Amino acid sequence: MLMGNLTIKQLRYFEALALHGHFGHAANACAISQPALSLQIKELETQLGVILFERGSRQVRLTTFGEDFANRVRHILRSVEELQDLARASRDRLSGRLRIGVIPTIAPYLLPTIISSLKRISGDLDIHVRETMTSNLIQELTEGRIDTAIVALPVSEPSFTEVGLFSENFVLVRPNSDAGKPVPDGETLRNMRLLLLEEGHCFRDQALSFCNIQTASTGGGLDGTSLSTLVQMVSVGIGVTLIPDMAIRLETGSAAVSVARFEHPEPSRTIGMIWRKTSPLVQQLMQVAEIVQQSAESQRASQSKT
Amino acid sequence: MLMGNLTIKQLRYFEALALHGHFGHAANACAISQPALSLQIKELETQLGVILFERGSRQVRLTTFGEDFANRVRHILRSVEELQDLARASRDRLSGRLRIGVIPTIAPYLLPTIISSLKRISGDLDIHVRETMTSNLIQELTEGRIDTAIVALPVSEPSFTEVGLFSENFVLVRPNSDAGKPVPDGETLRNMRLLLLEEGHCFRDQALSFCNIQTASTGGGLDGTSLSTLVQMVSVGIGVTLIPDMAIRLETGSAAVSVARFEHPEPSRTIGMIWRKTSPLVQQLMQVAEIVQQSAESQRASQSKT
DNA sequence: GTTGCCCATAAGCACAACTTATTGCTCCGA
DNA sequence: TCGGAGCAATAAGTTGTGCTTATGGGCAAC
Repeated sequence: MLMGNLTIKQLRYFEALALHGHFGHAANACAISQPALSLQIKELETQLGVILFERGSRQVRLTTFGEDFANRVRHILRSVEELQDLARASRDRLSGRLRIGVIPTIAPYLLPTIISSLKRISGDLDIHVRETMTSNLIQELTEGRIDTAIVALPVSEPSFTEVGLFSENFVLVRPNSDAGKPVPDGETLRNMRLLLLEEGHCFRDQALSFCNIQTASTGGGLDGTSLSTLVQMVSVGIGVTLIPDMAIRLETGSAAVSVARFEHPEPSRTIGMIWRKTSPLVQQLMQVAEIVQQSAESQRASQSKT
Repeated sequence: MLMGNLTIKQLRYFEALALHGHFGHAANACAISQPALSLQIKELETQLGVILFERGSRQVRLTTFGEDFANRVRHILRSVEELQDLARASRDRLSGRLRIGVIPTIAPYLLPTIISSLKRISGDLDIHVRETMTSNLIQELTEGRIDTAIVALPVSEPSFTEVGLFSENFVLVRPNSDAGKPVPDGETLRNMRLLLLEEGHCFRDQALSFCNIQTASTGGGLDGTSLSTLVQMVSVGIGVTLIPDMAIRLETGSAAVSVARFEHPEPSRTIGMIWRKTSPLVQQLMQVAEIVQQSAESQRASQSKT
């Protein structure tokens, strides 16, 4: 009994026969033997319960229904080919949708460069950016809502792959009135009014760590929502703050503040990319990581020149 | 090595897995075992060279490309189902396109009834009519440009099936001035001015046959292109003519002519339907033949009453 | 009648696709 | 830290589909 379902192969054979109007020629075009094609066509007709071809003594012609059928079949076969083309196109190149998560203390300074680099390399890359704190990024990464994230390492999630991109130092931002004063070290900072980001920002913890402070009580409830805010607060004399290297140009360019580098050991953090170990985008993500690395490097270079 | 092509089955499995996000459940939905589904999905991915699913430890999720892919696959599968629906719909009923050829001495009198009958029985029957002489119809039928033809039998083409529908008598049409005169027989007609259709019309030959005339020289180059024309010529006294039963009402209703039936044996011809022996529409055509027969019968009945 | 063309059928073979059984990995609870 | 459960991948074995070549049979042409 027939239990076989409709096959793409059958549709291909059908199309060939409809085109050639000759079993032998069509079979040849399909690179199979004539009986094989005969059987498949017959099977197709049996399954449909409809005669598709009129077998004349001298020629094979589509029935009225067969013509209708042929049009639809053509359409379907073209769709299937598109499917394969699509796969081939997306297989090698970096393309399609890429959802990147970035922490707020990186995003404004690095993203423009990264995005333009990626766009330059692959025009049809559809980049989505999610800017939020590390814990959220981890959650969203786990849930598959983003493909990768740029965060401060280590994240130490066993299900994630981490690759380091670069490390960046922290610099002291203090009022212009303090310019020229000796640069305090971490211990000394504890006694100054240190302005920090809100709870949850990794950069807050990194700064606290530098000062050897565990708990959160510092600026007296004056936690800022962004580095930009912190710098503005410094500029009006409320206190001092730390910002990463990369933020210097953008955040202190137009503010009445003074920037000072710390003595050795300079505080720093490592920025890296993370993704699910199970992600099939590994190859693409490695490419992206490299591009991000280069972007950061070139940005650092151009910044140190100014 | 992979030589297998893309399969509809694979697409079905893919869709199921995309829906369930779980190999076991999807396999169950497809009524196959889990390893079978695993293999097919893997094969699909291999053939495409693209990873469609991200196999996490706790869930199976579509990749970005996979989502794109899924949309297209859904569309294709729906098209395939449409294909099958279409076949099922057209399989049993009388539907689709039907190309009927009819000779000119039948068409005007029978077609309106036939078409309305067919339409009444099957609303989505797409009827095309070709009206021309028998030789053309035979040619077009052979070439597959029409599906069937209504002609005078016999046609005696070995590649055609013939079915008789009905037989119709010929009547004499003469000027009103001749009304009441004795009705001539075939032999007598030879000496009258008999108006006939052009060369090629079977009805011309049938009329000539009745008069036992072989050659074409009759009306002196006054051959008409239609029965209607002939009757008009009769009405102005040019001569006499023959028309089939069925044409009486339409052609002589408003003309100044007299209609007379012949003595036994009445001249007549058999009208029937023909189609290629190889035609897969046999069943439908048999239906059509029956409908035509009934139409002609009912028309004859209503006519004899008037 | 004979030949050639062409599609259908038959018989045989190979591989694809499915089965059950088992392994390996991850996560979870004790 | 160690079993146990869940789930997908792999292994091994079997069935069946789809192909092959060879043959049959109808139809047209010479």
